[in-house]
Amino acid sequence: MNAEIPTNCFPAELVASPGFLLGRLGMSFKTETMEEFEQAGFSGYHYSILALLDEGSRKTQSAIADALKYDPSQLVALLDGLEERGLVERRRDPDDRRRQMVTLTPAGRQQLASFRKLVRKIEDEFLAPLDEDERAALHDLLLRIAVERDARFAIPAAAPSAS
Amino acid sequence: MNAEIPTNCFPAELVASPGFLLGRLGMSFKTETMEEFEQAGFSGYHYSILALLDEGSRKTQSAIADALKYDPSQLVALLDGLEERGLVERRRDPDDRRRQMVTLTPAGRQQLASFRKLVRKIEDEFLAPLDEDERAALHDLLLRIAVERDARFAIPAAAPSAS
DNA sequence: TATTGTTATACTCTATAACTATA
DNA sequence: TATAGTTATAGAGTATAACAATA
Repeated sequence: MNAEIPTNCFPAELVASPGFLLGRLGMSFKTETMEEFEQAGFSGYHYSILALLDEGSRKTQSAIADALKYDPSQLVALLDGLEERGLVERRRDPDDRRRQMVTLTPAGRQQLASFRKLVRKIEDEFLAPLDEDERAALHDLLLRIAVERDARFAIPAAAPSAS
Repeated sequence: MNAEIPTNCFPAELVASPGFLLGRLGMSFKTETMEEFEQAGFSGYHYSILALLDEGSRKTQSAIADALKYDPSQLVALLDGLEERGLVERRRDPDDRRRQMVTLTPAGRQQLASFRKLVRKIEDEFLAPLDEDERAALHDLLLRIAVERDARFAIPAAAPSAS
């Protein structure tokens, strides 16, 4: 029996490069996630926004754009979509009427829970070849690279209790 | 002294997800690589093509497109760029005059060497926080995921000597 | 009629710039 | 004058479809 050696495979020197694998896998993970969210009528950006709002309560749009590195004009459309479905609310800040304060509604919190389930499913399929320990190891390695490159990846070590 | 806890960090649940990190890091690695190649007047696609040609000699355009999963029409422009600079040659296959046989020129081989140096530099900076063992571990984990998803990632285990 | 390479077209995504209302 | 949010526009990148030559 002839072992299945696909004649069309990537150049060995590319496959040998962690960066190449990182780029390709990162791209396909993103693509697949996007597709799943689209089937649900949303985008992965919507999930990120809800997750952010769930952690630090009241946020202005510029704070959201800043934290997620979204373009402010892109964010407008995303929030429009969420607001139309009653998942977030926008209210003007009385102290500075230029600012919109964005908050999660109960329906938004519920949607977030369903997003979490979806993401867990996608990730679980993607990481199927790895066991628990290996997934943790992968996460650790990636996180160290990420933190080095962008401080926003730092886990906000248990916020110091306010005054 | 106040520890630098950036007020604008990603939601913890995202940072805790290997998939999220994979997506973000993969994206930024790709972006940075593209930028470096552009500064050199090329694109990362050019590198992949040269690397592929260097391994298996004669290839038709459709074989290249197939192996690298590039769109055939996209490949035309890429090869035009390489041919103009004398890095590859296109010759019609006498046996089937629809086919273009693409081969690497000596200049192309030289350019490939310089690409390799560039890629090594980029990757080295990107993986700076990890030591040799850790980089190998990362590569191993990523490769296992990649192979599971796409057979083209399989390392073409030392080709069985022809008949 | 199917396939290889090529060219032309359309579409999506993103990035930029201009506009408003507040400050 | 500067900033928050919004809207409109333009550009890059990608995917699709039509096309000519050969089989």
